[in-house]
Parts: sequence; C-alpha cells; structure tokens
Amino acid sequence: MTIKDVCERFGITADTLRYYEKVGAIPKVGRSQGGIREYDDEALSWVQNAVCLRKAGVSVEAIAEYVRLFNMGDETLQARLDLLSNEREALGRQLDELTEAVNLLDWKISRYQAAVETGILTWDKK
Amino acid sequence: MTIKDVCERFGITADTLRYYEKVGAIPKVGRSQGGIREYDDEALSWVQNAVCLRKAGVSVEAIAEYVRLFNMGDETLQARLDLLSNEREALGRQLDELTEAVNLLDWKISRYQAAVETGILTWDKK
DNA sequence: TCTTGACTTGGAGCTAACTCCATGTAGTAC
DNA sequence: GTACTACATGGAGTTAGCTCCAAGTCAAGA
Repeated sequence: MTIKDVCERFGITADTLRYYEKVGAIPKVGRSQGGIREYDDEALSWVQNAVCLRKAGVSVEAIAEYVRLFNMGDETLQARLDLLSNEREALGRQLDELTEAVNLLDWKISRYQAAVETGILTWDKK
Repeated sequence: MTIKDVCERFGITADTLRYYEKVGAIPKVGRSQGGIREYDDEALSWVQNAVCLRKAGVSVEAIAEYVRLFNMGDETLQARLDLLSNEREALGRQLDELTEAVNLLDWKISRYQAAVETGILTWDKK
C-alpha cells in the first residue's frame, strides 16, 4: 500500500504521515528498492492507532513514547501499561469537560431557539 | 473581584485572562479609577463561558465571534443560534472520537494488565 | 517620603503539530 | 531518450494559544 492510499483511508495528508514517522509516532515504514514507503497491515494498524489517539488529543510525543517502549521489548510492559493508563485518565477528564461544554451549549441553544420564536432572550434557569 | 481572585477560581493565569479580553473572548472588563480590572457577576459568567468552552476545544476565535454578535444586539439572535449549533455539532463529533480513543485504550490496557500477570502480550480479540 | 507588591500595557517569544517548499530520483508513457 | 507523475528528503514557515518581559502606575504600610 502506498502513502497515498493510506492518506485517503485515514483522511490525513502525506506530509502528516511522514511527520508521524519522522517523530516516531509510528514505527519506521518499510521501503521498496526504490525507496518508496510500502505500508503493510502492521504499519496500517500503527497508523490507525496514531490517528485515533491524535483525534482525541493525545500528544504526538506520548504516542511516540509508546512506540519507543514497544520497540524496546518485553521489559517495558509495565511502563507501557502505566503510560496508557495515564493517557486514559486524561481522556476521562477531557470527556467530562467536553460533556460539560455540550450541556452548556445545549442549554444556550434551547434559550436561543425560544428567543428566535418569541423575540425574547432570557437566561432564567428552567 | 480582582484578576487574581478570578484566576484562582477558574484555575487559569492572569495573562490568559487578559489575553481573552484582548482578543474579545470575553467582553471588556470594568476598571477601577486606578485602571485595575474589577470583575462583577456578569464578567464572571463570561469568564466561565470562555473557560468551559476552551476546555472542550472550542476556538478562542469562535468564542470571540459569539461575544461580538452578542454585543451587536437582538438582530444577531439567529446568527448566534447558528454559531452555537455549529459548535455543538463539532463537539458531538469530538465526543465520538474521544469515546473511540477511550475504548481503544481500555482494550489495550486490559491486554497489558493480562500481560503483566502472565508475561504474554496478545492482541487476539476477546 | 520611600518601599513594596499587585496591578497595568504593548509587544516579543514560545511550543505543538503540522504544512509547505526546493531539490532530487524512480518508474511509466510516448 | 524525454516528459510526466508520484514519491523521497531536509529544513523552513505557519498557526493557535498562550506565556513572558520591560517599563510604568497606584495604593498601602513603615
């Protein structure tokens, strides 16, 4: 699979994909004899991992650290577990803050919908 | 209320608060005769709004645009409703991506917890 | 009156995560 | 052989959102 195919599949640019590889957020991808990147299933799942975590706001640095530990082998199992647990916790907090903002917006939107009909914008609770 | 009090209440820095005011993410705050910012209840609720939305990833620009429309008066009711609805939709998508990442991490963590006990890391589903 | 400390301003500096660019090469179409 | 296209690389540039800094003001305390 070429870099173009992978971009299209995940909706990111080739520059981003090369950038992820450069900083280690995905492991080095195999090359053809001409030097062109060739993505196999394993490479694809690494890309998927990076893209999914990035969309949730996990830093490229944290993702790269995970990859680094992974490449060091079995003695880093615990370190990887710790890293994932920390990130998981951070995402849990982010989920709370996102939910709070959604509630705020939903409430405001309900006020505005009423206001567009009645012409009166009010912030009375209830 | 002084800028320091507001910072402590919301867990942000004075620089951030002044920055929000400068770019319009909160309306201009009243000053004492000596030029010092004095936050009243209305100012506080604007700060709360900005902080809550920022934590969820809403851009400072979008927040400032809302404030700008608000200050223009009733003829922008519909525009404000549209803006809020768009941001609400974006947050909904963000919520989905966050949930997906949480599920991914939870699954990986369960694999690693097993691996730390058994010494064997496996990615077999279930 | 002098010092101290918390505030003010405008503007420069910083970081993360891309994004763009110049230059070069490999493989295919004619 | 030549043109074209898609890729490669290293490195510079961009953007959002702060964050820091220098220089100045003001109110309160010794």
